[in-house]
Amino acid sequence: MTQIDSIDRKIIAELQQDGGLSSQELADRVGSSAASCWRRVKALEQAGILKQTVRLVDPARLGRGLDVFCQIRLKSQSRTQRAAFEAFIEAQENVVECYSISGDWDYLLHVVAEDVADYERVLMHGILDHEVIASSSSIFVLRRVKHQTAIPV
Amino acid sequence: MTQIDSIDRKIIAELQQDGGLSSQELADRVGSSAASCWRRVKALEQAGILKQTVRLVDPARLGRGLDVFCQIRLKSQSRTQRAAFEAFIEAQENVVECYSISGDWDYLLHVVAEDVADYERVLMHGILDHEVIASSSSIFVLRRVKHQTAIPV
DNA sequence: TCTGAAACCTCTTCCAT
DNA sequence: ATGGAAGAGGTTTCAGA
Repeated sequence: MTQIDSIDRKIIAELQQDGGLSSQELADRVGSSAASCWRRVKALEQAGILKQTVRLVDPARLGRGLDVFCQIRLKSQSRTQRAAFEAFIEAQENVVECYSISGDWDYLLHVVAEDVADYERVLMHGILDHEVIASSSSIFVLRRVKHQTAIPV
Repeated sequence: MTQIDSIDRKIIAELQQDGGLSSQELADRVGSSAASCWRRVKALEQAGILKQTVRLVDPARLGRGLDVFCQIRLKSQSRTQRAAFEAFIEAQENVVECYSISGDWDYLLHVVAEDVADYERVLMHGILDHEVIASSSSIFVLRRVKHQTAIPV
């Protein structure tokens, strides 16, 4: 990939809002041709800039109305303990995001649960059962004020 | 919408992983026909369960390699101050997520920035300039361990 | 609810610019 | 690198069973 120009940026912005756009629709919006847009999208995929196309859902309608952010401290930050913890988290389907963070805690998890009772189950009998965890602190989400996947271009 | 059955669940699961699947591909994966899948998808959209299709991007490749979670406390939690803050956040393109939370802080923001210097600008000369904010605390992301948009069905 | 077929749109390549 | 044209292939939509 040579360079991202202003048309590429427009394409990325459009596709971040609506991943279902056809090359022709894209062309109309960014002021180019369908063939050109198609080539640009392929190049952006090739370059690893555009990744998957996903469908977003309403968690509440699927019985996952509760979001919780959970900070975790490990007993030891050794490479093996970290690797063990990360592999474990990867397999937990209730944990949708996991970040290694700076500060007082080692990890920040974003957990989706049905309700508080379900979260208690997921945390106490799922996550905290893991050997390497020293302690945790939960931040309960009262309301999603803003929730977008698009990043500025 | 009457009820979500097991085929609907499979459709939702597939579409959360790959929003670009055609009705035929969906049909093959969930064991149904293209026409049936097409009708089910329309019904799930109508019911507000399936929402937008979006394209995911690599933030680092677009010069937004730094994620920061920022906790905010307002001077007052009055309705007008909260509304003012939320409208302000809505307009901040660097803030991709904002949650109203329980505990010591009022809000949790997910901010994307170019680097630490850029974050300092965004925070000090963007977000914290706002009148209603009393204090903040930033959690820097060292690495994205897991980052998925799909929630379990 | 499914099958089949028609109409339509999209992807993909090629070529002249 | 771009835009137009065009064939192949896939998708939507609507009969009829």
